Amino acid sequence: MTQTPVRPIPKRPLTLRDVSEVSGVSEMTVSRVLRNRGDVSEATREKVLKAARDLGYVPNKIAGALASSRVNLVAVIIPSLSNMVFPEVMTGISEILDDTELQPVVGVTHYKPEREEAVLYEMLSWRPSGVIIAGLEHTEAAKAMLGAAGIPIVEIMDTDGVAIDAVVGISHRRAGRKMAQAIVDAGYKKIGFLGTKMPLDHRARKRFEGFTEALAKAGLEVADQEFYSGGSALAKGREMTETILNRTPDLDFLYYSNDMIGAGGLLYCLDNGIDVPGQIGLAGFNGIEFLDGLPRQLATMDACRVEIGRAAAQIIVDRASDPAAVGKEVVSLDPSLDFGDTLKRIKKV
Amino acid sequence: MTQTPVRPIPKRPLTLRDVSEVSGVSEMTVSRVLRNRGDVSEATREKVLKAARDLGYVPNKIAGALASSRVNLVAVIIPSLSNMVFPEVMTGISEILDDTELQPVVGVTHYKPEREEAVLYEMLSWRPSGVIIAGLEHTEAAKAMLGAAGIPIVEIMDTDGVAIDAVVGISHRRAGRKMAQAIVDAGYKKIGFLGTKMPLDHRARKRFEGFTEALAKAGLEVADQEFYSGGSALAKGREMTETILNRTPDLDFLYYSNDMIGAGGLLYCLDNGIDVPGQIGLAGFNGIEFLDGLPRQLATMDACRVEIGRAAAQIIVDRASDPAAVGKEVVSLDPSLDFGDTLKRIKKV
DNA sequence: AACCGCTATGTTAACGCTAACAGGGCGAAA
DNA sequence: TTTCGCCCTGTTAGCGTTAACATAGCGGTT
Repeated sequence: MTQTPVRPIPKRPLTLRDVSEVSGVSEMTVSRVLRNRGDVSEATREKVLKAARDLGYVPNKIAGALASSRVNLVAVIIPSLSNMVFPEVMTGISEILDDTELQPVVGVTHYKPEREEAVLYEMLSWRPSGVIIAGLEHTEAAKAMLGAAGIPIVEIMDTDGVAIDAVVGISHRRAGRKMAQAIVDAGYKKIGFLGTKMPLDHRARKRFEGFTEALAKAGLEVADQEFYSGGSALAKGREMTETILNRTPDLDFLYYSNDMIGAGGLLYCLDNGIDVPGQIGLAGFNGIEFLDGLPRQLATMDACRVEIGRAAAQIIVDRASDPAAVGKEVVSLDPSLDFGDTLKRIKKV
Repeated sequence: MTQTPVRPIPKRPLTLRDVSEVSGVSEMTVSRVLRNRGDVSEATREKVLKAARDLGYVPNKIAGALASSRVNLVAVIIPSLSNMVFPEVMTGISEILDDTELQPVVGVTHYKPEREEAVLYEMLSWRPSGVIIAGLEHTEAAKAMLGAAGIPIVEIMDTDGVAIDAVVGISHRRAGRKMAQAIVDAGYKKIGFLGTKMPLDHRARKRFEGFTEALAKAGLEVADQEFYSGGSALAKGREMTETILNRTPDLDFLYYSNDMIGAGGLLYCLDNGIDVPGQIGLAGFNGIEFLDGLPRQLATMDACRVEIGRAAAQIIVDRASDPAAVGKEVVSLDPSLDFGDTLKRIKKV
């Protein structure tokens, strides 16, 4: 008994026409069935669906998008996927978009402005329904493209600056100030800063600026600092902590620009019998989930990542469904400080 | 002094026609310039480029793709972005694709077969140049779609099973066996297993199968096991380790299905003064970078993630440039065992 | 001067689908 | 029975770009 193959070699890719021929109705009707649009009798609907299924037909969105000038894609442009922060933002975005027709498409810039510009150009050439892009700093050309795209643009993560359209994020300057304030209130005096070398991580820079500003207001300044780039952040955190403590042994607080290096520092201190937070206090930034498993809870500040993703996606969804929506929304979330076990909780006098 | 806006409100989106009118040549010539295809005089080229730049024109790939029936997208379908493993695979893919016209588009399935099917359908409807998809297990419908798509398909991560087209990965069964062998050789006898509850993580399952198989060959079996789902993997690793050791205190080895929970277990043991690897040996799986920063190096097995991404992307690239290429490539990488500090290195007798 | 072979540009017809409108058929109201 | 209106289905005309072919011009040959 020979088994007749259902599809005798798919030479030419399938089109609506193939389905229409098999099911004996017009292409238009097939299109209507496949999109659940317009009235189609139950009998026809089933006939068409069966034909489509039997053939293994997959609609061609390229053609569909061109004809309807509707593209259900949302461009999401972020600096990196290995930072954990961004996958979490993606989670928030997906949560919202999963309930809609819209679909996220991710582009990664590696923190390079020229890559951002290229990725953006590439994305816009697919005519997406909206753009979610990290940060407020872009090349002139990128800003021009975003401004002229005629679609909703949401800049995320950061609210310290001028937005093109909508913004969702936190004030990193304020986050830096808040942390500095807590450190000062707890009575620490000799503070070290450890961060990334990247001059293009504007948000880390802004946190640092807010931090030093608030310290200055309390008559303090950063006593020593140490920067890194590349490599395993956890291991780097260890090394940097060792380095800075050897150089300036009387530091009584270390502020890390992210939780990963902060965690490395914490492990270093514990390994070396340093009393935390008595002898030295520690704090990071981000509130990443994995801190929960450490021997001691690192003080940190939650950057509301999932929430940012959700809010940004919601703006795109709202505007996509109602083109009359005005725009220029500003959602400024408030990062909460978590003292953990590494920052003394002392009431301000 | 009023500043004249360059673009007086971009009502109707720009098309080739707009550029052609401004630059005074035909649409075809503009198209040629913008794609660097065919001979165009230097004078015309510059005129066109200037017009395009001034207008802020961004080509419409939807139309371009339809006309040329060429889409420079590669669909990448993976279970998750929060697993670290997958961002690393993405890194490998990007490394290769960045040198080409091709661009990755990511779809996430959350380990759910029906999501995978839906994501795949969605992706295929954009008629990509190739598909890179994690795993060998798919729904029947998904397999049918992949088989009929008529484009290169590379299934990645796993080589234990039947592939549709090309495969790049490691044998997880073999990886499990190899680890079991090392554990047996080191003289451990009472072995516990800790892993995810997910019945759909086929690769973890295959590792476990290989593991028990090799133990059996040595006359041993898994003495106790513990499973988890959700939550911070590091914290879960701690909890599970505590649970299993309370239940079965005389275990002398713990094999974790991934490094994150393994790291949690390691931290637990260190916190509780358990002698590692003397009293208890530990091992994980994946070789994730962040292990470098831990107080002690967890034994693990490198899953060659970046390498897998590179090889998979290379296959797509090769086939895209040479449609005559036959296909059905099988690239089976060999995971290397890293003893770290938590698995005794004892020569087999 | 007629002709060749270029190079640089233009013209035409898809690509596969959907918006918008145009009927055909049929039951209900008059 | 006629007429209106409602379902359901079909027809036509693009969407913005590119492949393929057509052609204008121009210097160099013979």
